[in-house]
Amino acid sequence: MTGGTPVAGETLPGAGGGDDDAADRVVCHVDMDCFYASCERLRHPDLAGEPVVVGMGYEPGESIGAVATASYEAREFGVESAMPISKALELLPRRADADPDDPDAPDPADAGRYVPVDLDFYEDVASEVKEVLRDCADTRREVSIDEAYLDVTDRTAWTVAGDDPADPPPSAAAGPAEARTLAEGYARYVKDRIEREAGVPASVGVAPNMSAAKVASDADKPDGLVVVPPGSAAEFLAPLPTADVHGVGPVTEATLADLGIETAGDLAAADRDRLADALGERGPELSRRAAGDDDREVTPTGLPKSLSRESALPTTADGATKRETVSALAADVARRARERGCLYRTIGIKAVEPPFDVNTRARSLPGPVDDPDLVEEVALDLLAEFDETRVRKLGVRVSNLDFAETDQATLGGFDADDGRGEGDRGAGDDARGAGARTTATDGDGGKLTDWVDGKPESEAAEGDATARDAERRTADGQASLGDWS
DNA sequence: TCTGGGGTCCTAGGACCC
DNA sequence: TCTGGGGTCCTAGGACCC
Repeated sequence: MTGGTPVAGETLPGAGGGDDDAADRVVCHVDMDCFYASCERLRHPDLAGEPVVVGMGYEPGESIGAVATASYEAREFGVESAMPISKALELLPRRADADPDDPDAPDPADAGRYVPVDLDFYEDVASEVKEVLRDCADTRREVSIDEAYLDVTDRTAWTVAGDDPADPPPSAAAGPAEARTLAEGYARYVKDRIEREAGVPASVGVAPNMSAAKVASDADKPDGLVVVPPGSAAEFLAPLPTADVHGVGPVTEATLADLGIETAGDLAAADRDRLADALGERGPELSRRAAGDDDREVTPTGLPKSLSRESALPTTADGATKRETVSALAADVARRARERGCLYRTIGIKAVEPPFDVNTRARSLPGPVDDPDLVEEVALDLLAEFDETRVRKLGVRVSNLDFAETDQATLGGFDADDGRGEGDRGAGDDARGAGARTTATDGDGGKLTDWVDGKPESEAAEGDATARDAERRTADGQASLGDWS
């Protein structure tokens, strides 16, 4: 390397973002505006323009539960997501309480409409949104019920509308640029179609990568459309507070503030070794994101990694109450796993002590199972450690999920009725009732042996070893359990 | 403002194996 | 032998997201 041009590797670090070498992908982030509240307005048009609060665990007339979604009108009153309903009611009285004859009652004009969550309905609306997205992009990542990334590189381009395609777009500023790109037009098309066909509003961010698109969709909510052309991501992000960077929560924000890092620009410019010291591997990654540098591909959402149910309860140390709760949660998790046709190999519980100390315990089995009785049995066994503990919340979780096993059961010549195909059984399950369920479970109980014996001989020995391992672990666990109590 | 429910990913330590 | 080092699995906890 004598003379001549500098090697790329020598000039790139710190030379300003990598979003300009990513072959100019076009990524849209679609983020529905206060989705649950919008869904409620869809079926109750009289809620339009009103402060709407959708509460989970909320029942009409009560003040229990938490805010799942607040409409923008309700947010004006300070109502926020995750806020206890009781607190929300202080900030924004319920419309029903606004009695015009009561001189102390709130002004109806300053009162809100409170409705309980109806997830089934929201999922119906979401599937209509998804239909539009499917039509608009081949590569999609659906992140949650109300949010998705689209890679639309093959549907549009960063070229300026009506201009010479060879001409690069302006990299001036975010927001509707003066010279509009084809990408902006396409994003507008997606946004309009969602509103027209699903009936609910969305905000859309368009950028050359996922993290910039994510921030862009958030930048002008509600009903926003923000475009961040290639090369302008760093400039767009720089003035924003670090908390606006995806992945920076309250803890990281405080850690960064201690380092004198307040904005995305600071974060982008910060020494990455120093960030790694303070935050681990996440630090440098967040810095790259803040610099507009993110080369992750938009990949479809995969199968779930775990399934869980949890529920809050009035703080109690009562053993029977705790066991009943855990049994019910276990049954629910097991049912959902079966519905989805997945086996699980790890069963765990969560016990939250006041004020908010989270304890988790888990135990792995030798092989994947679909066995509701076993979920309950293991969950209760794990709960025994917390016999004396006051808890405010309990949860049950299955993980180490295995979706492939269902097919293998059929392919591998297991008994047709060995219970593995339950996910496909559908509604018949309920109709068969508890007796049938128990029978199926007994079948499952024997499956573990089938699982080991059913392996090809070369793997059977390995399976045995695994089973022994698990037995030993179980024994250990029980020994410790004795120590604790 | 004492905090609902369903997830994901990461880290760290211990056990165990080679 | 004690002296590793590497790899994997498991558990527990933490931070974050919607």
